[in-house]
Amino acid sequence: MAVTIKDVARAAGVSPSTVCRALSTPSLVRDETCERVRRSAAELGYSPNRAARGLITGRTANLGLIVPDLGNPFFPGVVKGIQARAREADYAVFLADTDEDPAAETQLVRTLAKQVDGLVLCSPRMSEQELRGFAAETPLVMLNRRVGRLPAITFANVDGMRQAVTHLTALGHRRIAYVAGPRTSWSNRERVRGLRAATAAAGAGLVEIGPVLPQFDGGVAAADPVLAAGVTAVIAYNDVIALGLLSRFNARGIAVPAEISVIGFDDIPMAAMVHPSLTTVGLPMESCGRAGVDLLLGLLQDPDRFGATRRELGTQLMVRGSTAAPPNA
Amino acid sequence: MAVTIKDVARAAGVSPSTVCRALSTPSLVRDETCERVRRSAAELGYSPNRAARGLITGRTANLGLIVPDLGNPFFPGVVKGIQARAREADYAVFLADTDEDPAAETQLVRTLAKQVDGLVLCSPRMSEQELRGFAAETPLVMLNRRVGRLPAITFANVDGMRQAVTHLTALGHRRIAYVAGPRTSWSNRERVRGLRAATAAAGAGLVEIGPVLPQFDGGVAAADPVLAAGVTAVIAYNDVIALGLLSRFNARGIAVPAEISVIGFDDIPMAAMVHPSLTTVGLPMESCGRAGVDLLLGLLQDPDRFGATRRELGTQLMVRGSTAAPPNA
DNA sequence: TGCCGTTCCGCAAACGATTTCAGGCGCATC
DNA sequence: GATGCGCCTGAAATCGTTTGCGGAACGGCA
Repeated sequence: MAVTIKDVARAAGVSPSTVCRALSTPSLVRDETCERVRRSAAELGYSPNRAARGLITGRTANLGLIVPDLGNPFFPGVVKGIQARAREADYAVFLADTDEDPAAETQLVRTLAKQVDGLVLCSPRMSEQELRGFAAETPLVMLNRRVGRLPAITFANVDGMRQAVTHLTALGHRRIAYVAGPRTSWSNRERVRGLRAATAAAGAGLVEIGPVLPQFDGGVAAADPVLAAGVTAVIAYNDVIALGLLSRFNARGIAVPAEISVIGFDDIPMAAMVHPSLTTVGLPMESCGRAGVDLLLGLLQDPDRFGATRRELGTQLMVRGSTAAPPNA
Repeated sequence: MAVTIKDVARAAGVSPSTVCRALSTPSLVRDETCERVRRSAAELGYSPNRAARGLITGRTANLGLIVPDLGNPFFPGVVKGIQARAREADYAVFLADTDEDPAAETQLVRTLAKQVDGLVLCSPRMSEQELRGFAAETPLVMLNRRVGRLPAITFANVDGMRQAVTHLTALGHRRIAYVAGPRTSWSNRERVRGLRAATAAAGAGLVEIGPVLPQFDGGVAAADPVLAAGVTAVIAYNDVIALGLLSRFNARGIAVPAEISVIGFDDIPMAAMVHPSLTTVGLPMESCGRAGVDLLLGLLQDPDRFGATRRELGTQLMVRGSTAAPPNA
């Protein structure tokens, strides 16, 4: 069916070994022969069988990518970054979506691990213990979560919160609500930490609401408690929750930002498209994906590398239409 | 490193051939032996090397999935459906994002084709000719596009438009605008076709605007021409454009649906979250993905199958807050 | 006892590449 | 003219499976 190395060898009048060398280690073969082989290969449209190669070299040139939920607008950006960088490095990418199920996640890691050279785990939901176990037997990098010294790319959540709080206090806000994401979420814990530090430093009051599901409905549900808390501004765990807040405020006739300011986190595409547009802490999602692949590729080259195996990516506050000075200022 | 079939064979005191048979064709081996092999395999944590198996069987148990842009909210749903169905059938999925570039698309098809048993092409952007060429040498199904008799899953675009127009005319609208997507898009052509038929049948006027890019900004740009056209309702090529329309209408102080009704297409998650919520023609995106994999798997079983190789999935009008009777009705 | 048919299992040859090893050849050196 | 060395090439082993073929054991039947 497909054209093999033997076909090329026959066409070029050399042995399969020579074809292999001409194509992968040209320095080992006479220029003239090399040229002849290349031409035959091109004519026949030969390309090596990756499975066969992988069998002997032990490298598959495949990466595995596991995400909790592609429907969450945070992930497509990350996935695109991973895709792009992997393709540049001639790696193909297996994708698996766990539907937010930690059990499915461990299952998928197990099955994927055997078909790839390394894994990228986006915001893994499984336990630290499991994560450490897998990391011990497979090259792996985490995105958006940090566990001990395991390789990971994260965002500067703490500084992001500092930026958000600084923006609000500069506008004159003194009392801020936070709509929390899942307690089990690493990034939620980090954001809470940053938020507490920043509000304390600024001498501003903080009311924590939730946790709620990190979805639109979670924001809708949190809106009334936020209003009842008597704050002039609210920061949401992520943009999707913030959109839910905006929607409910709108439905109740509460003007944003005139009566209350709203800040999200992530900067998903929709954040700029709603009205009022959403002020939010922007995360470089595509860079995160690329950085993750870079790190993984480095790890594959020398598994016990001395270089950095963790990186924190900076955040940037996107000031838009949902924040303003508090009403009685 | 990893445990191979030989290790299991040694542990169970049989030959590798017997191990293989015990695990894949138990009927060929004595029950007692079979049991012993299974136990050894389980103890050692053996799982067959897929690359080695693929080498000899010719099956990789991998599928390739190519999408134009994961950032487009239409695709994640489809991808999730594909994922889920593929996993059920024990197939792993390679994902590639072409960034809307037809050249990248053909390139990716070429490279992926050799590592998979079959390909799923989401809304392929390449030419019919190329598509036919690839289909001739690789099992492949298209999603959201139809080319001749090639295997494809599509949506009932024409009927979807009929539903939308019926809804509007029933409300009393007599003059409708359509904001067109890319002229090269198969689904845009289908939707236009359905729209013309439906408006003609209902005796309603139709104003075609665009084409615009199928993005938020495209909708923003189309909003003013729509208003200038003197219509009481507008149907957009897709939801993202419709959201752009809503945004611009809002900015210009045009009330929706009081002054103008808006209908989208796709029913992306955001459609239900904006205010007013968007009336739209809903497409079963996840089913589409699943149906695509089902079709592909069938094709792999018997390549010259007599059964249907094309399916059209029904659409459903989601009536929400962006449509109402025209102002002077 | 001899023959045949089952049933079960091992040997060995694939699959398509990579890589080690060894050999042929030409050339310079002593 | 023998020796040694480089350069280039081919033969063969290897990776981990699957599978066709044949042999051994065993029971049934004449």
